[in-house]
Amino acid sequence: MTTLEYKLLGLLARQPMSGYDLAKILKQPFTPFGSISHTQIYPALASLEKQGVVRHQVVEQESGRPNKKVYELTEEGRVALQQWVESPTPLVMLNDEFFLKAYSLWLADPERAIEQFREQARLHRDQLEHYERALQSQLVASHAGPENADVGELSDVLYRYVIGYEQNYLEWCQAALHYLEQRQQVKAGER
Amino acid sequence: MTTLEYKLLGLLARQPMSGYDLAKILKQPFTPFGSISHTQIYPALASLEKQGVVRHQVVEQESGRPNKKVYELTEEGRVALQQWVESPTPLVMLNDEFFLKAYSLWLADPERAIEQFREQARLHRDQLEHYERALQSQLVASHAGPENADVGELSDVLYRYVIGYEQNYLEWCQAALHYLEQRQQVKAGER
DNA sequence: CTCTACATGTAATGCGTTACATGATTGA
DNA sequence: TCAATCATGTAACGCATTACATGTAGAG
Repeated sequence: MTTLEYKLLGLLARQPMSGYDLAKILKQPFTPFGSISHTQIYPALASLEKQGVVRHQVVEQESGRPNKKVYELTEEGRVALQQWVESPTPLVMLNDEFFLKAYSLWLADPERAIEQFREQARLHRDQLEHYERALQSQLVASHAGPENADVGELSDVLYRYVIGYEQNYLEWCQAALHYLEQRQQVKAGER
Repeated sequence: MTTLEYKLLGLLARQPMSGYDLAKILKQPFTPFGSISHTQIYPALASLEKQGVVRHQVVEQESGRPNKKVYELTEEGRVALQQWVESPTPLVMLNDEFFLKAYSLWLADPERAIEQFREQARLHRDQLEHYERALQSQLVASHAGPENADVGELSDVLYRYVIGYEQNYLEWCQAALHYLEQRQQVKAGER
């Protein structure tokens, strides 16, 4: 089984749903799962069913709406997912395009370099705010009553990580900007 | 041009070298470039040459050692790389397998969950120490004299990011462990 | 009347990994 | 003699993205 398939199992383990529902969750830009398109999801679901880890029921809908196939985990699926979660995980290397660009930043025009860091800081600030708001609304929801946590929502422990990640990214951008802007001022002074 | 090709350009921009040298840098586990194997590098270099952004010279070697093709950037290559660095970069989503597992961790046996977090913490602690040592030795080297920074080495600004990244990861693992271990003790007390 | 949401798929292309292939030298 | 280092490549396979394909209903 591939990582993609385990991703789907992880979502289906929390709540049965259709390929379309999975796609809705997995294609939105702010989820920390990496976006997956429906063109991968449908074949993957078929393959998972062949492997016997999920089963589906066709649910008929009101007028016009096409029928949906609602998938759920089988017992084998739950076991497979659990074994995967409990298995050792190798260290993953970061693969961040902007970081890669930063490696060759000495080639760039300093003004442009500053612009790029400002833009990147903006993107990560938005992402951070999104996570912080999502965490807040979830805390509120869990006070209102248990067991209404939505699928695709993360637990507090997971939010801790993504928020820290974005904070570090943002602080890095700001430190880099501070450095670059100071260098620019020194050069301007020399003229 | 693909990201992979820009990665190669970024390295060649600092110093001309052979495919083998590039592979040596890009396959080691601790570089923050994501590992790339030689099977991708050789075709990519050929393609870069066809595009006119790199050129190579065959360098003959002493007895036995096979000849090497040493690649360097052309002027067009330098321009292409610079334009890429100065171009806007979309936000990348994190795609971390262990984080993904953590999403389904409620399924796991608590003891096993603790083991996995301990192991992950160990891996990231090693990685963090590696970066800290590398930064130290580079600071020493830059005091000894400028312009002897090795290829594949990162500047201080880049170290700031990777060190922060690993620190956050480690702190997250420790916070999760704290939470999980406390829950275990509560359960043990109930028995 | 066009766009979006609902719902499910296939096909083509590109990127990445693993395995295969060769061949000399040096150290354990 | 077995493995590792140097040095360059091809082939097969799998994973991912983009584009193509179909059809209804409601909102603007």
